[in-house]
Amino acid sequence: MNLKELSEKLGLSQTTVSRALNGYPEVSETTRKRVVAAARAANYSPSTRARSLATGRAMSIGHVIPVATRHEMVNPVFGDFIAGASEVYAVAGYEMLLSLVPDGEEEDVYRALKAKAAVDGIVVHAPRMADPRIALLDELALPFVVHGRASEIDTPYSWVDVPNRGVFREATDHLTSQGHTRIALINGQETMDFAFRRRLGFEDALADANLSVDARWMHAQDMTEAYGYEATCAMLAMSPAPTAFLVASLITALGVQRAVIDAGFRLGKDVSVLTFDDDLSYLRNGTGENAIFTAVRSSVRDAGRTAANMLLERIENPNVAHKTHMMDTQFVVGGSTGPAPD
Amino acid sequence: MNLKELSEKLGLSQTTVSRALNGYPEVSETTRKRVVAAARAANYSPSTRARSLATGRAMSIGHVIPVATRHEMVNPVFGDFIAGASEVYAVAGYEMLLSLVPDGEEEDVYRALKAKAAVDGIVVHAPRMADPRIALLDELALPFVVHGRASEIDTPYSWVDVPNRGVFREATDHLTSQGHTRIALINGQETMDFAFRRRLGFEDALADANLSVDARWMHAQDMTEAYGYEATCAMLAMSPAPTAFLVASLITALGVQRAVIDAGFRLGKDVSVLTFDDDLSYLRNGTGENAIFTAVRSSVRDAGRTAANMLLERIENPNVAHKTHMMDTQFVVGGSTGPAPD
DNA sequence: GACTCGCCTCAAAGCGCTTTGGATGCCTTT
DNA sequence: AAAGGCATCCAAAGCGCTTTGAGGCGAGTC
Repeated sequence: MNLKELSEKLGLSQTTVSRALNGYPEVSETTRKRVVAAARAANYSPSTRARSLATGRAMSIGHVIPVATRHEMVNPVFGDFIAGASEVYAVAGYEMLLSLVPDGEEEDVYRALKAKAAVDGIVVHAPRMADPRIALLDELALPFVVHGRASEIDTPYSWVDVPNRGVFREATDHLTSQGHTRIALINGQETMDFAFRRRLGFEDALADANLSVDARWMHAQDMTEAYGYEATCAMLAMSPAPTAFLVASLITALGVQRAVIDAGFRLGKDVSVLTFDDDLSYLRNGTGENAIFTAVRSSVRDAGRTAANMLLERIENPNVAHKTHMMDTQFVVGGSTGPAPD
Repeated sequence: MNLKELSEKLGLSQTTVSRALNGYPEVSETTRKRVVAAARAANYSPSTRARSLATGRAMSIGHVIPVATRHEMVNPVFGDFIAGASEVYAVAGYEMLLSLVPDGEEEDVYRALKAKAAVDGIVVHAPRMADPRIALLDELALPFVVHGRASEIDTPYSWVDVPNRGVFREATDHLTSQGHTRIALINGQETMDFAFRRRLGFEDALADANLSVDARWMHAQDMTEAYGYEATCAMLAMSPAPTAFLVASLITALGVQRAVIDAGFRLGKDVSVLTFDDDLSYLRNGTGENAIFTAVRSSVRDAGRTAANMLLERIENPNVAHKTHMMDTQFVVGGSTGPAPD
């Protein structure tokens, strides 16, 4: 069923039918009702391709997700982020166009999406240090919002982020205040901006507490479970070994936990673990006393919703000043931390 | 840059330029090279909207992902499945259109995608018992491939699946052969077809071993980590308690493991755990002796690739007989199982 | 030299929609 | 009674591409 057929069936012109369906005032209310009813009955809805060719708007948003080539890994946070964004798009009538590409190759996809006029805007995932994508998107005049920030970029841009540095500083403070002096950092890849900031926060806190930074106790890799396990095993075998571990993701923290237990230590007694928690739906850390880990939590699904809303707003008003949004975080004390052992 | 501008720049007609770029034989090789070079230089690529309006092909595939409303949960397997599918689409020049909808509401989205002519085909995720979506898609004449199967559906359709029943039977056999007689099943939601089949396999094996089915030891829920923990805690508190747990996903198995350890038992000695493993990139179970869990593994990313290929083939040839594909599985013996305690 | 045959190239139609710029008819107003 | 206003509706252009049906041109054939 297309517009022509529908309008013939109704004995009206295509113009009138189109106007009726799109809510223009030039159509009488009775006609509109008749048209809407007929459209529903015929299960008609306008072809997006034709419509967006005519309007010049794609009504779709591009999400280009990097796949960590080393581990062929898709960071699990993307699933929940996208779920949040998708809710917003559904309500606003937008579609989500998804591509997964080896990390570092996003730029070609952005260019292609622009050239093909396939999307009205883009969500930039996993920004890196001095990320060139921001300049590229500005040049392409493609509206975008960054999930995270990119250090060493001066031009303003819209972003949604977590206060990574402050949060990791506070988390480290929590450990030092419990008497821990040998604290390990199990970070994400530090080419990623968020991981870089987290390390700064960690180092800030160590400096405050007059503790020295030990490079052997700082790891930075893709945040798999196995990474947490292996890094922890290696560090627990040192002497002295760290008594506390600050971890970048809950999945990695599960690996840390496994290593701690394997080594015959008790979590929260012999060894403390504090982790960042993206509040993934299938992997809830729990709240209050039931929390598995002491953690700093921030819902990545909420971040997805926020970023999507910001982007749609920006598409509507491309020339307004950039907005930024810092997500809330919650500190949860669970059973995985305790005073440093003697 | 559009076709008109490009052809004017080259002093050729739009027809010739279009033909040159699309590889039609009516254009001399020298002209073609000139055109291709100019297109590249101008970063021209045809507007997908205009192109697909003209060709009638959307060059895009719809993935409609159910969100388990109860836990607002996106099953983590979707991330890896989609990563696999995306690789295939990228090579073939297709886009992926993603929607996340509350489970049970997929049908409206299918209808809308069809009416809007937004996609050429659909991947059906998470089929349920007697799933009405298959009949709907047949009626809509929208090519599709199902990831999984739907019991109680007679009409043929294309699918990619894992031999759930057989695999769970063998897994249970492995446990009984180790002397376990009190085996618990921590299954996914049994409205999901895969979970239903897994239960059948579990019961098959119990019957073979002359063991009775105890409803208190069979759980079926969304496969979160917390679910594994809670169900296991509850069952370990019974007397007698199960000595072995058969689990539907690695994430849930991590929860089971946590409960086992919390209760003061040793994994693989006092309590055995055997799990299905989708081989998620950030959560590798490991192979051989390094495997965390004894597990049946099947790569969901491979399943995504396979399903995508089947769908593209079907779009090319809609009237060919339906194909089906049963994924390989690997049985890995890890440290989480052992002989039943006395 | 006329004619056919390939090889290249083109103008124009059409994909399904939105939107511009009227046209029509009816009711008020002067 | 003529003019103006308003509420409805319409024809046609245009979005950027593919594709049909045809035309131009040089080489080969008789």
